Amino acid sequence: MEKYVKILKKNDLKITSQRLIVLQYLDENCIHPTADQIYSDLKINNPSLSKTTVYNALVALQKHGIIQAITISGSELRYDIPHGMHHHFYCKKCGKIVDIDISCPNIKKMSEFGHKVEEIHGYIKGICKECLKKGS
Amino acid sequence: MEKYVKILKKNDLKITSQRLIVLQYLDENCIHPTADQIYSDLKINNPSLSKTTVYNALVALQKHGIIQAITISGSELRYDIPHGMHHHFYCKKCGKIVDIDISCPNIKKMSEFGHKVEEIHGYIKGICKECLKKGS
DNA sequence: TTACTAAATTGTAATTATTACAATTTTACA
DNA sequence: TGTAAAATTGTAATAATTACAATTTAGTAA
Repeated sequence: MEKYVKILKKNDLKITSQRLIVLQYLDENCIHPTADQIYSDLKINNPSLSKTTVYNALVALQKHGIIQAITISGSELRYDIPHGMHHHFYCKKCGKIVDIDISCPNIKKMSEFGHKVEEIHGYIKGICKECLKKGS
Repeated sequence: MEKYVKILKKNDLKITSQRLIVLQYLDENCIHPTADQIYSDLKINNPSLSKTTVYNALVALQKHGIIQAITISGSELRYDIPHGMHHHFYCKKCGKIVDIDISCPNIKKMSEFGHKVEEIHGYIKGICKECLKKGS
C-alpha cells in the first residue's frame, strides 16, 4: 500500500483511503474495468464507499496521468494503468479488453500535424480467440 | 443521389429516403458528426424525420461497413465514411475531430494474436492547432 | 397496377453511464 | 490541536442511446 501512497504524493494528490483502494484495484486487476465494476468490487470490503467517489478518484488519477480511460467500447469508459505503449483489443461478443503488445512506429509523425499530442490509443475490435473457439 | 441508392442496393438494404439523406449527409459533411448533429441538421429540411430513425439508419449502415462509429470522445459516438485507412485526432478543447492521414504498419501483425480482427482505430488526443493559436 | 408481407419509420418511454450539487467528513498543515 | 481547503457521500439531474408498439412504406408477385 505504501507504493500507492508514494504515487499519490508524487502527484500532489491528497492521500485518501478511497483513492488508494481504487489505485490498488486497478494495479492488481488488469481487466480494464468500468467505473461500476470497480465500485461493485470495492464496495464489498468498503461498504461506505460511494460511486461518485470512484468517479472522482478516477478523474483525479487520470488528470495526473496515473491511469488512462479507454474509450474502445463506445458505451462505457474502461480504465487501466498504462505501463508502456500498447494497443487494446475489444471483443464485440464478450466485451473483454486484452492488451496487445505492439508499439506504434507512427508516434513521431503525429506531432508533425501541428496539434499538441497528449494521448495515443490503438484500438482493435473483433472477436477474441476464446469466443472464436466457443463458436457462434 | 443515385450514388447512394447504388450503395444501399449493393448491400441489400432497403432504399428509404431517410437512409439516403443520412448517407448523403455523412458523405458531404466530413465533420465526424454525432447522431444528434445529423438529426438536427437534417430535421430542418425533413421535418418528419425522427431521431430514432437516424439511429436506426446509422446502425444499418454500420452493420454493412458503409460507415464507421468513432469512439474517441468517450461520451458520444461520432460517425464517418471510411475512405482508406487513417487515424483520428480529437481536440479536448473544441471537440473537433480531424483526419490524420497515416496508415498503420502494424496491421499485418494484429492477426497474429489469434483474435478475429474486424476494425482498427488509431486515436490521438490533445489540443488542435487552431485552439493552440487562440491560446488558453 | 394492385395487394400483400416484411421491414422501416415514428414518437414516446425506459435505460444507463456519467455529472452536478449541497451537506458532511477528512486531510494536510500551522 | 485547530483550521481551511479539499474529498467523500447520497441524491438528483443530465444526456446519449435503446426498447417498444403503432403506423407507414418498400419491394415483390399476381
